[in-house]
Amino acid sequence: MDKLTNYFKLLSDETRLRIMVLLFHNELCVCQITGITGISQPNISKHLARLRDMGFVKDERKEQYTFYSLKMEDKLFEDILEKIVANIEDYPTLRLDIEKSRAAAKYIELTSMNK
Amino acid sequence: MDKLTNYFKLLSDETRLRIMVLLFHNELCVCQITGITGISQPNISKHLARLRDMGFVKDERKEQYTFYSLKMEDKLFEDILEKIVANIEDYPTLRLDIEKSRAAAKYIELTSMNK
DNA sequence: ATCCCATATGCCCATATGGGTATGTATACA
DNA sequence: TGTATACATACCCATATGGGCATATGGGAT
Repeated sequence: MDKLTNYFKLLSDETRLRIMVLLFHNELCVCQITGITGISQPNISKHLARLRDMGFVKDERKEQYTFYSLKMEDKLFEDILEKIVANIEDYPTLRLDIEKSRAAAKYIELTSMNK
Repeated sequence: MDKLTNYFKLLSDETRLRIMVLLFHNELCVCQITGITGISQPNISKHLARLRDMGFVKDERKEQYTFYSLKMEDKLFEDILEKIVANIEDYPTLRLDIEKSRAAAKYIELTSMNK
């Protein structure tokens, strides 16, 4: 049951929920998530570390960036994220995040990389 | 989005998750929940109050008992609870709670009422 | 070697959280 | 009227949580 409550706990924080929904669509590096969400880099890093320690995301270094992606090992939570995304119109913040992430390659230029 | 994170927050605590799964099956009074779960009455009451304030359960007085039941207004969370229940075998604590609740009428005698 | 960039981590603080014990309130019943 | 039962609430405490700022680390380029 711990796994269950841990999963809900991680989704119960707005910052982490935004990260999870973003990663549900694409793998992203820290600076992209930072740029998209407007949340501070240390904060994003700390949440990602926590998610990694709980086994919900994995990281992979590519050149100078560390990309994070979901480790969806549990059908229940895949379903939950799918349903949230299916009703994304109900959650403007999430919808905006997704829109921005679609232009992630461009966004990375606009924010962290070429400042 | 607050509604979403609040819902996950309430499911992220083992005590509340147990209460919610129990109420998903039956309405129950405080002393039944206390008896089934073995959790202290003030603790159960406090969690129920919180759930009520968040709009996730409602209470109804019947004779000397206050019965609580789910207010499932959101399909997403109904689905989540359904899936948890469908895989109840994975969560021994929850399964035991449910088994006990099936004998709730009897249980109420055995525990709080006739002590 | 040095600088820059991306990321991680440590420290601090305010607040939230969960649980325990004790007690208050309301209602039924003798 | 007094007692027992069901439930709620107040107070206390230890711990967890989230975020900010400053700083460390590590790779790439110069």
